[in-house]
Amino acid sequence: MIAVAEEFNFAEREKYWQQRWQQVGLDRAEDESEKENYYALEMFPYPSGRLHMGHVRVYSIGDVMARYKRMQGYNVLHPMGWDAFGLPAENAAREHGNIHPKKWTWDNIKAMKKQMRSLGLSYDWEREVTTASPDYYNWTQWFFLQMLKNDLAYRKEADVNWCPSCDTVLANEQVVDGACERCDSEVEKRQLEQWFLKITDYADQLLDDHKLLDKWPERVKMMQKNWIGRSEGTMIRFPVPATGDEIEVFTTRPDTVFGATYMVLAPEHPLVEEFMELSRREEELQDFIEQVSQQEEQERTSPESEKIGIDTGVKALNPLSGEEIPIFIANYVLMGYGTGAIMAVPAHDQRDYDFAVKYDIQVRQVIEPEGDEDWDVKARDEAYEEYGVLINSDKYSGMDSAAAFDKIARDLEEGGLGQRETNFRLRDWLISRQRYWGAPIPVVYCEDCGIVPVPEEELPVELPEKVDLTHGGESPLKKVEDFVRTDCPECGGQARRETDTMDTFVDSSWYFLRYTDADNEEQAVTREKADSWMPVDIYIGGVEHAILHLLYARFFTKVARDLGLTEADEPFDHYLAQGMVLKDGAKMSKSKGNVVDPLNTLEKYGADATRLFILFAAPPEKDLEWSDRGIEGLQRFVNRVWRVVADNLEEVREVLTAGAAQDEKQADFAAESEIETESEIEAESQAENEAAKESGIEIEGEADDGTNEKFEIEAEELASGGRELYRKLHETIQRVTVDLEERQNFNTAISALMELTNEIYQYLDEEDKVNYQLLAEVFHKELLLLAPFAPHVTEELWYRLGGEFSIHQQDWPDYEEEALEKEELEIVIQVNGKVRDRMMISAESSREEMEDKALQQDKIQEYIDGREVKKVIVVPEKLVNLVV
RNA sequence: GCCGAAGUGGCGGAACUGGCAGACGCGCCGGAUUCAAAAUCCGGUGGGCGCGAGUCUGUGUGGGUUCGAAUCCCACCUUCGGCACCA
Repeated sequence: MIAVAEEFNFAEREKYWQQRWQQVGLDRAEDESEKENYYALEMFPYPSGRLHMGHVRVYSIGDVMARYKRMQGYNVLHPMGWDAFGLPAENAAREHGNIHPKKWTWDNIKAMKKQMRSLGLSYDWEREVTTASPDYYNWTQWFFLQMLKNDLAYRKEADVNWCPSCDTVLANEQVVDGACERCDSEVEKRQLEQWFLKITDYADQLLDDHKLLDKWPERVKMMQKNWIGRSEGTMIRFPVPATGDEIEVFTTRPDTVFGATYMVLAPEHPLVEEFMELSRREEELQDFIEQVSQQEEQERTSPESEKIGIDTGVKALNPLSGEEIPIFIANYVLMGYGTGAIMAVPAHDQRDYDFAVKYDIQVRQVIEPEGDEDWDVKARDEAYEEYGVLINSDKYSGMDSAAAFDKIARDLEEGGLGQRETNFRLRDWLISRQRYWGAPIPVVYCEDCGIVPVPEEELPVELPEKVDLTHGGESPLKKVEDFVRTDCPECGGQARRETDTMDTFVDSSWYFLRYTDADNEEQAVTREKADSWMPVDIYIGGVEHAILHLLYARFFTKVARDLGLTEADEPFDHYLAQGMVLKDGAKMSKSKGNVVDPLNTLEKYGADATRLFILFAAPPEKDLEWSDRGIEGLQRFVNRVWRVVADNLEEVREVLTAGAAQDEKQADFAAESEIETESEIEAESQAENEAAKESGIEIEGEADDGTNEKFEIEAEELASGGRELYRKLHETIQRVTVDLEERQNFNTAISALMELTNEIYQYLDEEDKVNYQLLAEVFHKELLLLAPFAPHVTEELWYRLGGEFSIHQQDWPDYEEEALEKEELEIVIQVNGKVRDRMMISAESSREEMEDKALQQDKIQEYIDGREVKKVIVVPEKLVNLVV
């Protein structure tokens, strides 16, 4: 009699297996392999030092995919690294005094790595990358130099976003509703000279290549689409006779050009000054501009705020009609979009309409809805913004909007008065940061030579360690004399280094490429290795990065492709946007005091139960509500599996060894009482595997041909209860496989495994004569199916059943079609669409047989009650519906 | 304002192309085991009516298509997300 513990001793055994996996290097990806490659990746974390539930969720999802694909025979790359540059390290140093950001970061990495190990995550740690390490940022800087060389990086003075709390500028993407994305402080505008990356050069591709991303959530593509904001239109030049200038405007509605009754310049428009001098109302204009500039950015750009403006008194000519129209300056036109000037068409733009009414400007309707000649904008007191048919538009009258759009654009082009153009909302990416803990921007400033890139062979430009981090609005590096003072690489004269560092989003824009060749000291990545792995097969992470990281990473991949580093157009073939982990309906946060610490959970319930719960509680893309009760349920499930195997261990092992010469050791082992220590397990494990080999016993997965060895089970020979269990097993294999492969619905996969477990209990409960041959197969396959989700308990039970180490290197089970077939089916019988009865029929029944049998049911006859059956719908294998 | 997603028991969630609504889990109720409890095992559990076999009703609301709708169509309500004087 084997005395096996009632419950899985996760505290001891999880740790044991984690060590063993690590020793053996189970999770390493091969650079070259006969197997097909599969790249599973989760967004790497900022090393805060503590894992939170959100991490547990992403990494559990990724780990299931990686383990599943390994079992399916792929050579899986599943790496992990650290997005290690960034503000928290620097802030920690400032707040706690003497902890250097480097030490802080590396200590945190160590701590988090340990926590990840305790979750049983199967990473190839030999490819670990740390963005704050010179080995890595060497290549981040190299990327920057390539971009500089290819006119994709440039320096310019611009009105930029400044976060007063983070003491640095921010990219547009990092400003949310006028506030800093990181710290929520209100963002200010500052005129500064900064470094930009020309993401706008790739705007079209970033948008158009969404069509390659059919395995991305629609909403993420939508968000990016909104962010890029492409609009097709026409650039039109309006001459200003008084000064000889031209005002260039962008419009998406050239078909309304005859309705342009005035023009508007943004107060910051370069022509404003000139017009002001020309105008007799210079002072008034000056006051107005002053007034607008004092408006808060938020207020200024809100559609609700009042539109105010002033007539400059200067006139422009409509290039098509020749009409003279007034030029206004108004707050509702922004310098940051288009040309900072518009042609205003009050009849067909609500904003212009409101403004025109307020300042008593002519409203001229030039479009009417097709087939409605009585439509009157003025009578309706509302702009008509739809397309339609042109009126009051000279030779274009009578054309529809689309035709007029083309014709007018062509005529403008011919006349040299304008041209078709595409405008984007997307702005270039500002990457300068006035912070210490980031990759230095590798350029120097020479009085004679100007901006000079640091030669590639001098990379990396290393961050100096000694630095004073108390700072006020300038990079701390500025005060590090040794760093700043350098020689010009071109003329050898005195020069100073750039002291700003790069946005950390630059670091994370290419790390997935580096994993493919993490130790390369000569190159950022080798083409061959990159191409063998890229694109990432599945990328998992939070949707909060939809337009930050994900857009930047796509941009960098396209740049890398154009530099010849990879042939991949896109970094991530499939993006799984995982939802947040909530507690009491809200995001976990210290301020709300609703944080559940994964470390406590791991200690209390173990890694397997934690992983299972977080995968079971909701489908991955939805938000998940944390529940302490819920995780107890999953721990119960782990123990149910444990117990049912443990309780039948002896009998099942006997079946597995039957027919083979009973080896002494093996017999001993089978009779062994509970195994306690790790070393014993180790020794036993080896002895066991050898014994198994000697005696010629093969457990599935060990078979020579690499396929699952079939148990000698014939469905027909099974007693009815056994047949049901056998069918359930194969149904479960099918369900779990489909759920993982096609839908990544881990919740339903786990519930299928729960059902199978329930079925096993039921079988053991009801059957007088248990078929241990069958049970052996069910146990083996259930453990294989459960292994990606709960790697520890399955490894332990696999081992106890005499399986070869490791379960994670076995083949994924196949299901057999024949096993799924049922001899009898339950058919629903409906009368007028309502379920009235059920019947059992043989699986081969024809439609006619089904119909006949349904009509024979007493109960059905009662419902039909002598009425005529008008129509019969038969759905094979499902139902019969009688319409009376 | 524009665009998008989602509304199913007390709760988390199932239901694949229209075919038994509520799988699985939590919670709750009952039973077994126990001196007792915990743990475990077995059974029940959308709502109404009925002692009962039953029966009516039910997937945000209102309509429609269909033999049949959680699923498809139209309108509306609510929640969440993105964009927003973007010309």
